[in-house]
Amino acid sequence: MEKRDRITPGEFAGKVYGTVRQIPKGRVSTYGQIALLSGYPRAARAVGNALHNNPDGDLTPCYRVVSSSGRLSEAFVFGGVNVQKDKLESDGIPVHNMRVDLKQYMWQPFTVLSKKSKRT
DNA sequence: CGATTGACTGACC
DNA sequence: AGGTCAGCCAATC
Repeated sequence: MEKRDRITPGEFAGKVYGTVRQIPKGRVSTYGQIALLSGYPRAARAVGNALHNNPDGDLTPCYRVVSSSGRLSEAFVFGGVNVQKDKLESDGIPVHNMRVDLKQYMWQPFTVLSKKSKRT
């Protein structure tokens, strides 16, 4: 672990990067989810800002991070949305019209599976 | 140190 | 279903 004692991009940002790196392949996450897992349930914006800070890039799969609607970012810095889309598809995540199926691909660290009895 | 912004989100119309 | 308003948080100017 490198000790970036002199440069601290913000403890928050560091956690964000770590969380983003924890996103398994073939899965995506939202800024809000990242913020929540990082310990900041309301810092979705700050997350976006942190990622826009252009992190380690290859080290931080920010392309797996999408908006709450599963939409890709338009202002993607490292190439453009098309690149992000290509990366997502490379992970096995089909992208349709700049969007992904969060219902299927949103990263869920907790086994959700709230099976409800079908009724009416 | 104060004000503004920004890759966001949820609510309201 | 899509567009607008307001709220939240950290980083930057």
